[in-house]
Amino acid sequence: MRRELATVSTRVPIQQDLEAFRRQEPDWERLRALWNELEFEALLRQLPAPETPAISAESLPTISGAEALRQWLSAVPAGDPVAVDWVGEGGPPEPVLRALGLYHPAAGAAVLTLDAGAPAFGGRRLIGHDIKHVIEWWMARGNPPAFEDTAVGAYLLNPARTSYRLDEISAELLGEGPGVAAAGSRARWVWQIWEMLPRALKEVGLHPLYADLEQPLVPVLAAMERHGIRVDPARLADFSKELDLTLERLTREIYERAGEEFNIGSPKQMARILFEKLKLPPVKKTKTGYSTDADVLEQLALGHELPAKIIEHRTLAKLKSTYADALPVLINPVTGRIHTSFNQLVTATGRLSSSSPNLQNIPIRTELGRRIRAAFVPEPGWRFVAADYSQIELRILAHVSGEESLLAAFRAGEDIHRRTAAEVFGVEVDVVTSEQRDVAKTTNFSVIYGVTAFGLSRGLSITPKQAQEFLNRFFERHPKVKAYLERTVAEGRERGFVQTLLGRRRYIPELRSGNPNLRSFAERMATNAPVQGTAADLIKIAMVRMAKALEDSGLATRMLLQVHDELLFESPEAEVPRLESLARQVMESAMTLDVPLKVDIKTGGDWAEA
DNA sequence: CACTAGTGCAA
DNA sequence: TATTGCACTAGTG
Repeated sequence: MRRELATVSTRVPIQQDLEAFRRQEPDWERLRALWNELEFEALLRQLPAPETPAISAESLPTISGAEALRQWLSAVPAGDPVAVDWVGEGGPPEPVLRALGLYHPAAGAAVLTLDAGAPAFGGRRLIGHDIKHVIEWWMARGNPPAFEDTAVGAYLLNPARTSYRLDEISAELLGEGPGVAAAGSRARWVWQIWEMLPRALKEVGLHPLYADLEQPLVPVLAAMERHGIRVDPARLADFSKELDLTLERLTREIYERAGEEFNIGSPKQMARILFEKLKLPPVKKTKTGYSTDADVLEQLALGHELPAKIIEHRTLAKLKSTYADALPVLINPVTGRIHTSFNQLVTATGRLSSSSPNLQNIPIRTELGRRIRAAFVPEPGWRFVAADYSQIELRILAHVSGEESLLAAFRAGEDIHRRTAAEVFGVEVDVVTSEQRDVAKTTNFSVIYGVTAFGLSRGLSITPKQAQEFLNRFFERHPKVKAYLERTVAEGRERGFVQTLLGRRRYIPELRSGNPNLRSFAERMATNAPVQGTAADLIKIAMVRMAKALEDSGLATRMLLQVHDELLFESPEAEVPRLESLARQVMESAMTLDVPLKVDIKTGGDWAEA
């Protein structure tokens, strides 16, 4: 029976005046400041434009042609830099630049229109915010001028931001903006950021990292992006067709065993088939339902034919859609090559990232995956040369922790995982089994990632209890590693940040969180960031020095890619021996640690061979 | 079109 | 319930 509304008491005391609930106009400035601080990018875009930009586009003088530029520059004292802000679009190898906003306090703001040629700034330095695009545009027209990059500086001050847009950085460092502003006003922000940036960097000891490493890296990355890498579209097309044939067969076999057709690419539909229709045992859950990831499917495959087919389908579909079909589309019609973007402002640890396409995650581990890698080829008559740092993160861990057993192993040129296995299992090095070595290898990596017994148990397919016992033995045999990890977390908690060998910072305020989950996550970040970040420092030094060495040597060899611990070069056949010795010399001496650095070099007629 | 979730590739 | 990324497809609104 329905209960009458009147029988329910509605007598709730209300303190506020009804007037207090009336909708009021938001305080737009405070809202913008808050959302900016919280990095609510999507919400910020929906905000109405602020009142009036400091300088409106209409009021800015327009500079067209060399003579007008010379005149504007005549007000700028000799030797002074000029702040610029670019208007354009597109990416490597040659972005389109439509105009440059200019600013100097003595000359004011102006907009420089751009035609075919590069403008002449009379030897003055340019200051830009995320200026790599401008450098690339310039490289297509001759030698770019000297420059500074305020975005790179802002990244060093806090690498954890999700965005380094000029208006947001201005708001944070200058307390001005964000909002819509003409290029001239934006160039003024660039000038103002540059005015305070050296002091801000020096205050936290980051100025050398800017001046000696990140700033010099910008044109190196620009050149790599412009070189691009050659891909053989025929190899990818052939592979794509082969994948298609197998996928068709697998699709039929999957529908047959499922008893119906469904979208194999939909985890939701797949979960319905596996766990509702076929009543297979659910292994783990996601936020929204049952998981169907590879781990789960592998377990299910022990008891049913379908999951194995699905794994194979997933693998092939991934290779086809992400690589075989996607890469040919990205071949630049003018250069015939693929030009990735190397992002210098993305990672919280100092690593580079790569996008459009991501060339840092090209498959290598399986034979099928290597087919993709084999489609990357050098020019006829040239060779690929791949130089990678051997065990770089473990060597860095050995150095920063001072752990004797690791130091000794690396100094003696031993197999580090075999040595760890011998110590932890309490046997002689020469009787370590391959299984013991695999266990030690996984343990070594887990330590670098910020170990938990649970995580290691998953990696080794053992119980968390066994994993914990294993870790206990590891830390017994590596007491200085244990001390280093504990010291790093403790320092991070006290200071609010952790550091690499070169002083690169990562702020981790969550180290002080009362939430145990959040704090544990923060502690893993804190132990990993100095190691991963020092490796990033190291290879960046190597890149800057390699670029210089290649230029000085007069070699035609080009540096094409960086994949975290590896550099890929494209080299005329005749230059390969010289390049090998140069790369080894430069890379192994990029830092002096308490252990030797070791670089392995391979050459090949495609990237899989190299 | 913007966004999230799930998934999987690399070091 | 291991670190750092990017990108795919499906699905929602």
